[in-house]
Amino acid sequence: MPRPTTAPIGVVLARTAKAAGQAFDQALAAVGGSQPIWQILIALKTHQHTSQRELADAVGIQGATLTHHLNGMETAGLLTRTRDPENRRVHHVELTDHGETTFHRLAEAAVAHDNRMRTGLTDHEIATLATLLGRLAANVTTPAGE
Amino acid sequence: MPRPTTAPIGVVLARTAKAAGQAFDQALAAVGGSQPIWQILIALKTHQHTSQRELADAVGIQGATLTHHLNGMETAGLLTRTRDPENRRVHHVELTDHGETTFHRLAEAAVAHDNRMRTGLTDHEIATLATLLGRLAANVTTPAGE
DNA sequence: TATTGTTATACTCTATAACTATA
DNA sequence: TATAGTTATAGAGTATAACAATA
Repeated sequence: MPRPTTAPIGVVLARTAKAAGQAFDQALAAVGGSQPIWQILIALKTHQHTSQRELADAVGIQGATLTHHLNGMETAGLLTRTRDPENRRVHHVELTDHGETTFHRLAEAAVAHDNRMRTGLTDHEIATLATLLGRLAANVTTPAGE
Repeated sequence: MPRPTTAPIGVVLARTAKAAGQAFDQALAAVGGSQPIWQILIALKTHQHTSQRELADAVGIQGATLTHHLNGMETAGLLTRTRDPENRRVHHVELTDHGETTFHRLAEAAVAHDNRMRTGLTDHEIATLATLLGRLAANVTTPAGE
C-alpha cells in the first residue's frame, strides 16, 4: 500500500486557507469590510431569503450570531429589518443604498484579491482546483436536510 | 478578455476551508484538542526550535499568542518550559510524555479526518490539489525574509 | 405550544502595548 | 540598549441559554 507522499491535505488546505483568509481579511478591512459582512451581503444579493434563519443557514452561522452581525450592519446603515405583515414573527432584511454601494466596494476588493491569487494559474487549473475543493467539501459537509 | 465562469476561487476556498476546518475542530475536540494546539504540537515534533519566537513563526502567530497557548498546554501537562543555561532569556519548550501521547492521539484524529476528506479522490488528484493550493498560497504569502 | 428573532453571557483565538528578565 | 518572553487588555467571531414576540 503506497503511502501518499504529500503532506496531509487537511494541513495544506488549512495553511492555504489561513494565508488566503488573512490576506482577504486585510483586503476587505482596507475598504471597511470583513468576511462575515461580505458573506452576509453575498447571501442577501444572490438569494431571496424569507427569514433570518434561512439567511443564517446560507452564511453558515447560528441565528444569534447573525443577529450580532445584522445589528452592526444596521447601525452602519447597510440594511433595514422590517417585520413581514403576513407573519410578524418574520423579519425581512433589505439592503439600503449604502448597503448596495458597500457590496460593490467589497466586491471590487474581492475580485482584486481573487485576481492576485490566480496569478500564474490558468483558468483550467483554477477550474480543476474549484472542482477538487468542491469534492473535498462534500466529504465533510452534512448533506442539506440531515 | 474571457471572464472566468467559475465562482471566485477565494469564495470556494473560504467555503471549503470553513467546512473542513469546522469538521476538523470537532474531530480534534472529540479527543481533547484544538487546531492551535495541534499546530504547536506539529511544530514541536517536526522541527528543532531554538526559541519560542521561532516556534511562533512556524505556527504563524504572534509571540504573545503563543505564550497564551503554551500556558494552557503547560497547565495541561503537555509540555515544560525551561530556560537555556547558555542564554537564560531563551526558553526551551519540550513535550512531556503526556504531550507525546496527546500528539499521537490528535495525529490519529487528524489522519482519520484526512482520510474522510480524501474519500473519492485519487492520490493523483490530491497531489494536484496540494500543488495548486501551494501555488495559490504563494500568491498571498509574503516571501520569508521580507 | 411552536416558531422567529433578540438579549445576555461567555468562550476561543488573536493582537498590540507595556512590562520583566536577561544580555 | 537590545532581545526573549510574559502580562494586561482588548477586539472579533462564534456559540448556547434564556427570553420576548408572535402565531
